[in-house]
Amino acid sequence: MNLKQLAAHLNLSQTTVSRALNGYPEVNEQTRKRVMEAAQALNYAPNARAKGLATGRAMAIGHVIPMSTQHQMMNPVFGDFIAGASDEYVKAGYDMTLSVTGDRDEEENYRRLKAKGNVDGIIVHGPSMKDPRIPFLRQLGLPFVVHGRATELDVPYSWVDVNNTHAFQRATDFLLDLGHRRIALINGLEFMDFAYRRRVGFAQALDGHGLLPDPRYMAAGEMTESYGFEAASRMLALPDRPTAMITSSVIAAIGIRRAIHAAGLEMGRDVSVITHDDDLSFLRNGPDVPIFTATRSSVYEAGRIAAAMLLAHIADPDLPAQPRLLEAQLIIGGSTGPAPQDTH
Amino acid sequence: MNLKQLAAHLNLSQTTVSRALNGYPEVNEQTRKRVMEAAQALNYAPNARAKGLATGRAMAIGHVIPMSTQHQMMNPVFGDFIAGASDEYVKAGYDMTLSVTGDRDEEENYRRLKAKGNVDGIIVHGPSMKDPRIPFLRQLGLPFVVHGRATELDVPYSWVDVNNTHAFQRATDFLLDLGHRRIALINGLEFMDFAYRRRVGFAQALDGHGLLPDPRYMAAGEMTESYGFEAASRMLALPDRPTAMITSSVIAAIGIRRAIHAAGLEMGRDVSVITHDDDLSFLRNGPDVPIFTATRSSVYEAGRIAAAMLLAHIADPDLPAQPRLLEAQLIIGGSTGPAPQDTH
DNA sequence: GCCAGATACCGAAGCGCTTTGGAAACTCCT
DNA sequence: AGGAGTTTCCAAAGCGCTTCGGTATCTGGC
Repeated sequence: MNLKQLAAHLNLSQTTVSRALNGYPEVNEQTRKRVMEAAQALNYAPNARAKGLATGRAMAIGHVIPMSTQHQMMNPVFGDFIAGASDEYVKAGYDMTLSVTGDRDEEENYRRLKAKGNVDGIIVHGPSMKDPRIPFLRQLGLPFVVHGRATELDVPYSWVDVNNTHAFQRATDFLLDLGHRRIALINGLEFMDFAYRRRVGFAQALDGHGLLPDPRYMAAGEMTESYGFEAASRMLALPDRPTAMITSSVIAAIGIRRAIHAAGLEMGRDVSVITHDDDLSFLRNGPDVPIFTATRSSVYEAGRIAAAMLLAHIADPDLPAQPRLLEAQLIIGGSTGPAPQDTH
Repeated sequence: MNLKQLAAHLNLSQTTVSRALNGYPEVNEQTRKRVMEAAQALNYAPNARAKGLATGRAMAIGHVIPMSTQHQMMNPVFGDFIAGASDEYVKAGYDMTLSVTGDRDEEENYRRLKAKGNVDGIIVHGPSMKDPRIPFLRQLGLPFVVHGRATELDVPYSWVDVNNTHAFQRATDFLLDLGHRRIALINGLEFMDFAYRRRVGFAQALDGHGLLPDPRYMAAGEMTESYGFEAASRMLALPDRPTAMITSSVIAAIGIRRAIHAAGLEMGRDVSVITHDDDLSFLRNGPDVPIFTATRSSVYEAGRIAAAMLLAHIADPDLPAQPRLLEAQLIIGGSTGPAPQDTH
């Protein structure tokens, strides 16, 4: 069933039917009603490709998710982000298309995306500190919003990000206030912007108390359970082991918890743990009482916001670049407690 | 840059340029080379919408992921499945579009997807035992492949699924052979087909040893960490607590591990645990030595297979429906051991 | 009763591509 | 040299939609 057939069926011109369906004023309300009902009854939906060709708009947003070829890992945060974004797209009648790309020939990839013309805008995931995609996309002239930031870049662009620095500074301060002095940071890969910023916040808090980060208490890696386990185990084996640990993901925190138990210690008493919590739907940090003390910020919500922002940019290309900083909430769970008396 | 401009630039007709680009034989090899080079140099890529309109093929696959409105949860398995599927799509030049749908008006959703014409086929995720989407899609005439199965449906369709029944039967047998008799099943939601089948396999193994499933040792729910924790805690508090547990996801298993520790017991000694392991990239079951004994089957691989199957169906619509059963591997980790002496 | 201005509709062009149905130009054979 | 057969190219139609530039018909004011 296409427009032509529907028009013939109604004894109207394609023009009128098209206008009726798209809410143009120059069509009689009765006619419009008749058209609408027929469309409904006959299961007519305009062909998206034809519509796109005619209007020049694809009514679709592209999400480009980098899947590093070395660390063949899909970021677990992605699903929830997508779900949030999708909510906004559905409301606005947009579709969502995904490209999972290796890290090579990214540019070529974006260029094709634009040339092929099947997206009106792009969401960029997982930016590194000096992400080359950002200046490139600016120059390409395709609207985009970044989930995260690129610290070392000094060009304007729209982004949605958690205040990672502040969150980790606050978390570290919280531990310092509890009397902890040997605090470890079990971080994500530090060329990723979020991980870099978290380390900065961590270091700032230590500095505020006249302390310096101890390299023996620092780790950076892909945030898996076993990474958390191994990093924590290594540190717990030190003669002057840390009394507290901060980590970047609940999954790593679970590995840390395992390491603490394996060392015959108890989390929250012998070793305090704070994690960042993206509030993932399948990895809730406890039902009501949180398991881990955490800096929490919903990535689902970030998805919604980023999507809404991108749609706004598409609707009005002259909109200036917008930053959007989300503050993480510090929620107190059972994984933190006062620093134990000196364990030397 | 479009075909017309490219053709003008080359002093050729659109026809010839189009043919050169698409590898038709009736064009001089030198001309083709010239065209290819110009296209490369000028960053020409055919407009996907126009191409789609002209050819009637969208060169895109739709993934419809149900996000139940009650349990607002994104299946963590999804990311890896998508990554696997994407590999195949990229090779074949297909795009991937996502729709996250609530569980209401699903049918309307599929119908629009077809009418709008921006996908050539669909992957169906998370089927229930008598999933109405399957007969509906058959009747719609849009090629599709199901990730999973619908046990109670007796119509032919293509699917890719793990042999859940066999996997759980084998896991249960393994525990029985270790001397366990009080074995718990901490399952997923049992209207989901995979969870139902796993329960069947579990029951079959018990039956093979003349045992009956004990309702006190059975739980079904959304597979989160805290669900695993709570279900396990409840069971461990029983006077005759189970000595072994089987669960459907690593995340739930982690909650179970926590419950075992919280009860002052040790996993693998006091309580054995076997989990199903989808081999998710961000949730690897230990780096080399597996943490949990598990029935393992890569969901990434399932994504590849499902995608390839769908592409084959699109290429040849007369292809008969194909089932594809993947056997899970039983891998032995540290979470299982012989049944402890009677703990009454 | 006539005309300006709404109102309600329509024809046809055009979006960028593929593809049908030729048509030149060239090769080869007799 | 003349035609059959190849090779290489092209003009134009068509995919399903939107939208520009009309054209009838109706209304109201004088």
